[in-house]
Amino acid sequence: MKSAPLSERISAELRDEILRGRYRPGERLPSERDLAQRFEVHRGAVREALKKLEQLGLAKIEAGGARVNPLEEASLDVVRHMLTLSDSPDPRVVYEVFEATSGVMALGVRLCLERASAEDHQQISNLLRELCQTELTRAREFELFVEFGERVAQASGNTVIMLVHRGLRIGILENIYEELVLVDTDNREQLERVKELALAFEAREGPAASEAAYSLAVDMRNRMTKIFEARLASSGADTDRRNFS
Amino acid sequence: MKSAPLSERISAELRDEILRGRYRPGERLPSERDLAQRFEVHRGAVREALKKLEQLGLAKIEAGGARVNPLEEASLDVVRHMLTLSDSPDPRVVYEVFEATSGVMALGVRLCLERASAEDHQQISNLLRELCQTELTRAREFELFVEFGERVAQASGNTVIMLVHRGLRIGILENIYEELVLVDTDNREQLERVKELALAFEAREGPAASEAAYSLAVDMRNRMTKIFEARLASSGADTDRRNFS
DNA sequence: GGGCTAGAATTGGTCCGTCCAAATTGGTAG
DNA sequence: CTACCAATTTGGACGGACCAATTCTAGCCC
Repeated sequence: MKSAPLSERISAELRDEILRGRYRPGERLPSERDLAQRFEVHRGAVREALKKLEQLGLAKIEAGGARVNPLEEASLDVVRHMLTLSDSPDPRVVYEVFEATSGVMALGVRLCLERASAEDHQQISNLLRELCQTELTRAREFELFVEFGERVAQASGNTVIMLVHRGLRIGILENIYEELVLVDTDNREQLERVKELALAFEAREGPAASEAAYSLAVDMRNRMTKIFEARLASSGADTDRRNFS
Repeated sequence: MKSAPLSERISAELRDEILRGRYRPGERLPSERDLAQRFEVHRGAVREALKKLEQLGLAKIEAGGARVNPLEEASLDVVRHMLTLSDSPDPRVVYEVFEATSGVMALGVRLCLERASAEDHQQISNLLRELCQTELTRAREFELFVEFGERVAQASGNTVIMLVHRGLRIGILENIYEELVLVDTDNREQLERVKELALAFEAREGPAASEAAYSLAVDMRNRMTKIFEARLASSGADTDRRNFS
């Protein structure tokens, strides 16, 4: 596999340093010439890397020196990178991503019921019906949830909602999805919520379906976060033991 | 005022061309050398511009030629630029931005009531109380709405929601805010919704407040969109008349 | 006529060195 | 202590060169 361009690699490293708090908001980044020396590359590659950071909203590049922006001024796209700052995703970030997704799903379901074609409505109902089964593998279950989210966002007929949803799920899909499908959690509450959602969706009851989608997503938030809290706790112990070696 | 760097200007022009549909998804962009010639700049400035487009998710840069991405794969940040593609914002985009915001506000209000400190709760209640008044200037009214949105997103205690909210409102604030405050619309329904929200918020009734925030935001969506639909209709007539000159 | 292959052409990636305008820094004088 | 100025450092931009990867085209074969 071909390696990423220098600008991408440098940009990623600086981005992660910023997200880890290596620089405080307002603080100047190292100069282009210093960075070119540190990474042993031409200044042009550094400039391209900094333009990417600027576009991510993480830095402001101007004569006199580039400065770090406050995180609140960054693009939503930084979230996906916040999930990969350590060996295991930060449970707090997982929590917040799934929580934000709950709002998108609640709205999406409501709009979907107002706008979806009969065919779309049927397909989403079928997804929910399959999710009501109790013998699904964990991988299949997640597959269905991902597809459900995508179809709902799509059927909302709102490009902005689709972009928000994409910004939220891309970090989950490309960074932690594979771990999520490996871990069993108690999904009895989820099953109840899915059933409520399926019924309300079938009956085209917008507010009820929206509320059920929200509750389902909240349950998902809680359970997905617990996975990484447990991971953190166990890796903390490992790390402590290693430090004493 | 100092002008923006070349890479910013070139990036903006190419971005707008892409958003206007000048290139279809998958289609190759002009080569770096061609663009350098077209803009009469050094190839390096073009490369920096393209890196920004790549970071916006609008293009994929690789050997063999840069290609345009489908809009669905873009960053939420492109929305703000979609608002400035013509003299007057596309009412469809305005509609979708306010609609997406309705979901964020509904969720934000709910979380806010779960998490806000007594002080934050008090301040937001005060904002709502002021919004209940009938003698507000339009400018003051919008100021209060903007502040309300920011405080709710802040008090949700969720960084990801804050970033989503920021991604949605920045296009409104920097592109059409000044026009919005100039136009009177019938805000009697809004006043009713604000009162409902204020009561539910004061009483810390999460679901009721969430639903009221949603309804308020839906009303806002409808009214803000009408402003630009009217603008489009009137400018269409003007444009037609000019074409006949 | 279509498919395949090889070579040419074009593409992006990277580098070197240079110069200029804008901002910062440090020293000095009042 | 403050203001000013010169020196230094910063980002912005340029011309040109070279290389690896991809695309395109022409020729050949079935």
